[in-house]
Amino acid sequence: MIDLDLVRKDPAQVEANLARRHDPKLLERFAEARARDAEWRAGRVEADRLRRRRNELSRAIGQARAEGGDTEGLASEAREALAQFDEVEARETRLGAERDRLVRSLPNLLDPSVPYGKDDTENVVVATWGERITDAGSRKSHVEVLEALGMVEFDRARRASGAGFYYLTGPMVLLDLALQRFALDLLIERGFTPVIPPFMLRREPYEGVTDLADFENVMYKVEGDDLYLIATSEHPLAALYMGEILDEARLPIRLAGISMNFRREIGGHGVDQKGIFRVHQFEKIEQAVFCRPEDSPAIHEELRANAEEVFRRLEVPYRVVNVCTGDIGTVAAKKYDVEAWFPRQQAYREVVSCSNCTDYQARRLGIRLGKAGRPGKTVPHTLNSTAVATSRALAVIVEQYQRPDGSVEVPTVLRPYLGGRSSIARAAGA
RNA sequence: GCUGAGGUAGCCUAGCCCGGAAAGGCGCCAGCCUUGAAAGCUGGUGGCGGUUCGCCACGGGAGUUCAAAUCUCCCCCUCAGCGCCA
Repeated sequence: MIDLDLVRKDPAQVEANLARRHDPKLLERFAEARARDAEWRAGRVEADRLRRRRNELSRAIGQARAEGGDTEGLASEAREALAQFDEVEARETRLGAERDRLVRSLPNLLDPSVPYGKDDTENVVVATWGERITDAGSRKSHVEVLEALGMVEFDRARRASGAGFYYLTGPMVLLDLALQRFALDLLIERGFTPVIPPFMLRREPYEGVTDLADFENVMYKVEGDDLYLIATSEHPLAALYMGEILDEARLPIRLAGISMNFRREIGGHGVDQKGIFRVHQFEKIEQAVFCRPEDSPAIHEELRANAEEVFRRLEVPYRVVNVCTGDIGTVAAKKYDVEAWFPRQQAYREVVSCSNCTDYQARRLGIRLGKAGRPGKTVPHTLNSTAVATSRALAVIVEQYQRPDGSVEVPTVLRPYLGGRSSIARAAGA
């Protein structure tokens, strides 16, 4: 959430920033939040005055009783003073709760370098890498290739679990695992600590790391428990230090999350309807960092460089976009997407999302910075980025590395993880 | 799932039975002392703003009361033992 202190001290700055998001409702909500806060503050003065009176009388009764005096007169006076108290206090509570709800519903403040734009068509390309394959006609879709290899089961998965699931089988599983291990090793090399987090979270931490709209749209709720299946390991990793004071000397903390990820939301149309590009369940190696506020822009670039390195070493052409104001979402202050080139589709498709969330998640989660175990006033920044999401990476590799005979070449960098194997082909007689 | 013990400030703890302004220690900060440091001594050290002061804060919520960390009810979480279990 946005710092309430900043809302009070420099509302013009907050308002100008929110205005960049093209959403007039946001400015209305912001104005409403400020109005509720002003009313709440005024109401508090009155409530505090009443509470003070009550406390004084109450102490006087205690003292009179201790001295053996009569307390009935004081007590009736106190009862009288309390008559109007409930109403004032209820009003104060209601205003404060409304103010908090409104402030919490506001998105993060955007970094000045985020380009202005209405939707994903106005994202700005900031880098491109690799030689694209431009003859789509020579290519089959990843679905066709995987089915011809006999290493994926879509129809049976639908029967068992519904649309949006698949069984991956045979050597393709080894390629999936190799991708994860390769990305993980790269991160470990760069100072990340691998973490297998819980794959379910309680509601409270979940509200800290994501926004409510996402919450309703993408989360799977576990029946009978206050638990939700994680949509990305970013969420349990961000919640790792919920309510704690992080010692500045320990920062930055670089974590490499390994998890299965579960998402209900599926925009079921066009080319994504079939296949493994967009599914309810996928594995991902994720970068997550806690750092001092002044370090987050540089670390954001570092995470992006790591994500790019994954695709360079896989020799998959890609571009990087700076996600514009109309497409960036609630939590990130700045976001890069890495988009890999899918030769069959002749399109760049998102394979990595790399965000600087600044203090937005950390404040909601109650994480503070401190020295020697003592809390300070500042809140750390959190960042996250995909290193590799296996279903999407697998899809692009299959489209790019397929051969005319139906086999798939193994990217050089993955071969050590497959015992030196250089291609995956349909088993004889299968 | 059952039984029991717990949840108090950055940390540790007292207070709870028997309602009356959150005690103490550690750590941290500042001052004194010192060549310097440690020790020692003194003071400070939760949040809010309306800042000579006040209000709020004892896991969360409701109730009783002039007054709740304390009594009553509901809920959450943690730990231990038992049960179950890949």
